[in-house]
Amino acid sequence: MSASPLPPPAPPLSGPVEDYLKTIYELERVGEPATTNDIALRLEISPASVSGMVRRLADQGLITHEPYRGVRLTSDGRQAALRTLRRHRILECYLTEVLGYPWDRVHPEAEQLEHAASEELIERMAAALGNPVQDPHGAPIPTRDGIVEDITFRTLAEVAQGERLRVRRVQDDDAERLRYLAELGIRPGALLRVLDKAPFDGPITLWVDDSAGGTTRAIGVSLATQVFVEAVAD
Amino acid sequence: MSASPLPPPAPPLSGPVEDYLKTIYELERVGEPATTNDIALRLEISPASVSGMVRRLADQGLITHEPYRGVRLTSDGRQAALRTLRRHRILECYLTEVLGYPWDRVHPEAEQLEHAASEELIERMAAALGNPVQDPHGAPIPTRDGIVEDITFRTLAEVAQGERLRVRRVQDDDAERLRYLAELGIRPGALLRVLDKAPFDGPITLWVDDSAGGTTRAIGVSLATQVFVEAVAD
DNA sequence: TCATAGAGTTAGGCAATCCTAAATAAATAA
DNA sequence: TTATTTATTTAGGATTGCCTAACTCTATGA
Repeated sequence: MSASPLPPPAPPLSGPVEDYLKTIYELERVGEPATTNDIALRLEISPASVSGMVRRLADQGLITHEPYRGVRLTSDGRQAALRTLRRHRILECYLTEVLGYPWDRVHPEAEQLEHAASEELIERMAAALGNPVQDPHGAPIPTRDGIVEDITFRTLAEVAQGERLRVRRVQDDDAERLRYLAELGIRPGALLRVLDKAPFDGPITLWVDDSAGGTTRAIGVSLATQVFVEAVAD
Repeated sequence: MSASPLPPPAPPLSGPVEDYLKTIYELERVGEPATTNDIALRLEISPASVSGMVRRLADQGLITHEPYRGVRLTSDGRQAALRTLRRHRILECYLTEVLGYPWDRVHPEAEQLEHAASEELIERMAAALGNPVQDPHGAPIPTRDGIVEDITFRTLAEVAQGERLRVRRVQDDDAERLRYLAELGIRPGALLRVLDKAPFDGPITLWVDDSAGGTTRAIGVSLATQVFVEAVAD
């Protein structure tokens, strides 16, 4: 009777650990290995605390750490990060679609619940929603097996005058910006045309399609960097 | 401009603290002040750990502690306990009624979520359910202002032969017993008649009304103590 | 090349929560 | 009443996760 060497039943990760892994995942997604300072800024904790946690995560095999260089998720770490992101995003969908949360308030609530919700709860919510593929802000929902197609879009700050665009995703972590974007009609799926782009980081003037035909709107660069778009045929 | 001395905006309590308060509330409900050992048994932690936490809870004004005597909730502590119980029980209702959880699995899930769910989430769930007044196991749900009518019923182990009874509540913390009770048709609202009660803690034979008229069932004392009933007119 | 700014790490702490072992108080039985 | 049992508390530790201050490494610009 050979005891088949099943992987030991991974102990559940703590809330803080899940938050670190999520953050590292999102930083890696954009570019280079995540640095101590980046992580500290995102999590609003001191760099020294990050150094400490980084050691523990590396000890647990969730990340690799090159001192003074940065940190990378191992495949275990990536799986854990994607499980947490799946939870988070399904929760956001559920809160929005079933419980009527406004889209600027789902993020913090999901942030808490993602660490407490069981697999069963998440899958029941997903099923109740018909297995959604993206959250209310346009972020893709990893599958249960940890598969995502996580496309990196251009931001509205990087487009050229005259372009016809579809909003694909918006940054979800600032309630006030989200409320304002909603007012402007800028949400995933919205169609835009770039009417004007003032030089020197000036305002971007947009035509935003809506049920009444459309409206002209102008937004600044700081807001524009929060909006991810892709070109659409004219 | 007199600064009105509002109570300082109570910092949120930690998960463990909420669990202690809930436990103390439930122990007090039955009888004497909760003792260290009782609390330790319920929470499955060592008595020494309870002694430590008891000091901290007393320091925070959530309980009073008479050394070697036991512990009592202050009115702050009671309010906090009732807030947690409200969360827990609304979550149980929601999981059962909206997400289709079987009644033997809602308790542990609610146990986790009660520490993470915001006031807003709980109230949205309550509203979606039409503000339920009891959970799936028959436990009353405190109002937002912390008001409950928490009646202490007799258990099925304390009834007399011939009595006609209505099940009002069942103990919610043992999944296997709950599954078995459901099989027997013993759930809040069920109508019973005590056909026989064998002496020396022997089995209790019941007639359990059901849609098909009724069935005879026999249960032992250990299970009978988990079922709370009240007499009904014949 | 070398000084230095900025990023990263180490050292030393603190609070919350748990633990075991030892000491003490209270209740019970002889 | 005293001896024993049981309950409670204290002492001393461990872990997680955060902090500040001080030190060290890396990269940059003169």
